Order: sequence, then C-alpha cells, then structure tokens
Amino acid sequence: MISEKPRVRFAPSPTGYLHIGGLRTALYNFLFAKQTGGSFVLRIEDTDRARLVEGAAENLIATLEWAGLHFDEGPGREGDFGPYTQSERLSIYSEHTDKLIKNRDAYYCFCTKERLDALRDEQRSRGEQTLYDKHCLNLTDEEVKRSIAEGKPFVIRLNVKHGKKVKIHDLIRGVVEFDTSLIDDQVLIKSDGFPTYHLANVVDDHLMKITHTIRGEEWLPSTPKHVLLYESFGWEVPQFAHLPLLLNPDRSKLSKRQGDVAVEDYRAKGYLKEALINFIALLGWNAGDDREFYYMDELIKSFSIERINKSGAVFNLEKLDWLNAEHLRAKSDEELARLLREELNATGCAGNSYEEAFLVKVVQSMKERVKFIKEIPVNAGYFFTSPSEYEEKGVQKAWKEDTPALLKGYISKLNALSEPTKEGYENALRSTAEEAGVGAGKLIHPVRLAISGVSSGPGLFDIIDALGKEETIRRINSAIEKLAVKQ
RNA sequence: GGCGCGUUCGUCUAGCGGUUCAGGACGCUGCCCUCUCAAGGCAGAGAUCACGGGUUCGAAUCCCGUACGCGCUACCA
Repeated sequence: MISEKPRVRFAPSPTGYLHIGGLRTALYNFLFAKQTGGSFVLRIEDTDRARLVEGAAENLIATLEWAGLHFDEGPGREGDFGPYTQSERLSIYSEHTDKLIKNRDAYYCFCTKERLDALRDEQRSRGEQTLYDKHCLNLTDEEVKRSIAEGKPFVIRLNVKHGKKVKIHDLIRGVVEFDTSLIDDQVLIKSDGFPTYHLANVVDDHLMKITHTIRGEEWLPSTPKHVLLYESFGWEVPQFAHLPLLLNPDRSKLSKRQGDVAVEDYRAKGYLKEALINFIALLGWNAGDDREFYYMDELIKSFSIERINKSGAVFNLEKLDWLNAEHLRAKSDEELARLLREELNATGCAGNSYEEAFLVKVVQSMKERVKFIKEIPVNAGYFFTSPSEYEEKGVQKAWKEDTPALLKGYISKLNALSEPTKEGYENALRSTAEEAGVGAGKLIHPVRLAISGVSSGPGLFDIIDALGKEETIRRINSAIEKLAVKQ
C-alpha cells in the first residue's frame, strides 16, 4: 500500500457555539494531521435548516482559530476539494443519489409522516424493531414518476440488504460487527432536498479524500450505514476512530444544564487556551508516561491514535484550574503584564494608565497566588487603588497601642531613602524594629495592613516596591489617621 | 425493548500474564519553609482493579457470562 499523506476533517454543524467535546474532536484531528504532515480540513455541515443558527459558522471558525487549531482547508481557505460548506454542495449529493437509485441501492419514498408513525407504533407494540418496511421500494418507475410530477413530497432512502454482517475496523475499539437486518433504510435525501448527515458525510469524506474519520463515539452505531454507502458507491472505506465521550460529573454525555460546555464560556472565564488545549488533550489520551504539562507543539509530537482510551472521561474543572495556574506561571512576566493590562482595560480599570514596569512587578508578586489573571485586580486591588477599609481581624491582631509610633518611625526612615530599593525598604523596616527593641513582625503586619487593607498577600517589600515610596508613606499615614479614629 | 460501546483511588489516568497486596496527577489532610497568603518540598489518607466463572504454575491484564453505566435507535447532527 502506498502511504499517502493523511487527510482528516472536523465537521461541526453550525447550530450554536463550539462545544468543548467538539473542540477535543477537532484537536485530536488536528494533532494527527500535524504530526503526520497531513491536512486538517474544516467542513461545515449545515444540512439541517431548522437548527441552523446565523453566525454560528463564523463563530465556530473564530473559536477554532483562537484555540490555535488552524485548518488547512475549509470555508474561506479554499483548497482543491471545495466548497467546504455542505449547503453549497447540493447538486453533488443529488448526482450521487441518482447513481444509487439506478443501481437500486437507494429509492424514492413517498410515505407520509402519519404512515411512518403508525408503522413504528405498530412495530413497537409488537415488540419488534422499528424499521421502515420498504413499502416504497415496490413502486414502479411509472408510479414514482407520476408521484414526482404530482408534486408529492418525497425522500430518498438507502436500500439496506438484510441478513449480512458489516465489520468495522475501528482504530480505537478494534473490530465491531453489526447485523444489517437491524439497520434501517436510512433517509439519504430529505423532502426539502437537503442530504442527511449520513449521505453528505460519506460523499464528502470520499470526495475530499479523507483518509481517517476521527469523530465522537455517538457515531459508532451509524457507521455500518456509512460503510454500506461506501460499498454501494464502490469506494474505499476510510479508517475510523471513534472517540470516547466527554462526561458530566454524573457520567452522562457532557451537556449544558450541568455546567458550561461552550468553549467561549471558558474563554470568557479567563482560561488560557494553552491550558484548555492541554487539559482536553489529556481527557482520553496520554503518552504512557507521567507527563501532564504540554504545549501544542509537544502534543503534536507525542500524540497517537493508538493511545486514545476507550471509556468516557468526566470533565473535571479542578484539574483544569490547576493546569491553568501552571500555564500562567510558565508565561514570561512581560506576557503576563500584557494580559493584566488587557484585563484592566476590559474591566474599565484603565490598564493603559499603568507603566509596564509597575505591571511587571504586580504580576511577579501575584502569579503564584492566582489561577487566573482576572483574580489579580479582584484579590489584589490594592495595587491599583489605596485601601478604604481595613480587614477587621487583621486590625485586631496587628494594630497595637504602640503601632502608630512604630509606623511613624518607619516613615521617617523611608523618607531618608534617597534611592529606594526593595532591600532599602526592608533594611529600613528591620532597623526601625531593632532600634525600638521589637521583632520585625511588630512592624511588618501593621504596614501590610496599612498599605493593602488586608493581612495576606505577596511579600510586604514586593508590595512596597511596586507602590513606591511616596504612595507607601501616604497609605501608612492615612491608616494611622483612620484607625486612630476607630480606636 | 433492540443494537453497540464501556467498567483501575472522588476525578483524570499508568498498567498491555510474573519484578505491582497496583504507579502518577488533581483534589483532600499534616509537616517543613516563612512577615501573611500562596508557590515549593516532604509525608499521609484514598482502588478487595464492577461481580461471577473459567484458561494458566501464575490474571487488573486472556476468554465467557452477569450487573451497572453510557451512546444510538429521526426527513438532528
């Protein structure tokens, strides 16, 4: 067999946002394509006109691009096999069903919804399989022509020959066998003239020279229908890989109701794309070692379809949060400062009014204390606005009778610093304490309270260094005043 | 109901017949570090490998059955 470059595809339907499960499917396809030097194709499956959501396709593409899953061919990036939007390929599908009809592998069906419902009810009441009874297969060509001429609505069905076995070789699950007697005569073309997923998917995968169909496990039961179609057309069947599902905490298929499922939701919450990609890559796959931290290029190197798990994986937020923190800390201070500035701007906190050096100091002191950039202005607002109140518990614990005097002593030492540095601030404080004959803690805690309003946070001298001498002195004086009134 | 897939700590997982009375990670608990909070380091609790039969000298690992879970069963994808 001549080894050709693999071609894989991600084929979402534009019915809303990009689902986190869809992102993982897209990611696995992408990783496989990049690793093998193959192509990653994006195809929009918009054959259900009822569920179509305007702008969804554009949104899908934007989200994919945000996540770094750039496609080689797709809408707006035409390759040799377009168009890549199924609604623009209608004539292709009808040409192909014509061939099927000629060979009696497909047939027109004029049955009404009422007859179909009644048939199903009857079969169900007898405890039988609910399969179409091939009623319209017996129509003569004349009858078909007449009905079409009369304008009767029709669908085109696949003519499944019963009593055979269809074997599927799945890259993840091995051989899976189905009995064709249990396979329904699937509708291929709907009465609105649009193809169903089953037909469009097979025709497009073949025409677009897709070598590996990597998709969610929910497609496994309909794969024999697809194989039958490939055989009817006389086409080679691609390799299949059915991915395990992503699950809710109660182990049902990941859905809204039990949390966020849209990639946009996670993006809006402040998750880094690096963390999200890293996390979902590990949901159902691992390299066989203990490694947990990956960048995209490393995933591309390590990924393998063979090592994808068979069972579903619960989407566990806690671990995602941890990974987000890991990726956050792995970023440079300059990058983090940029992200912080963006966050401040986005929340109306005038991020552009701050100097780069200041923002760098803020992220340096905060990056090990947060999981999200968003948390910095919330948890450490004192970097941006001076405290208006002081944490009650901290005041009780750290603010003693001799505190104001000690603080004043520190202020005069600060004032004496001509070129303040972090070490300078610290030496000044320690010498103040020493001269007063008290431990440094007697001064550190009230100073922290005075300049931040709270009793926990980064190292005190890091905060002072970021705020600067003048602001620090101002805040200490302000605290002496305010807390004196209280006591 | 039928068909299909799955089943190792709470969760993500390693394990592909023996060196594993099951290893790592998240989370949890404790200790160390320390001006606080984190981060980090160390330690700990946590899995009769769903259950029952086989096969084998030997099974989490192979086979069969059962149970449970999930998916599919549309002119939705």
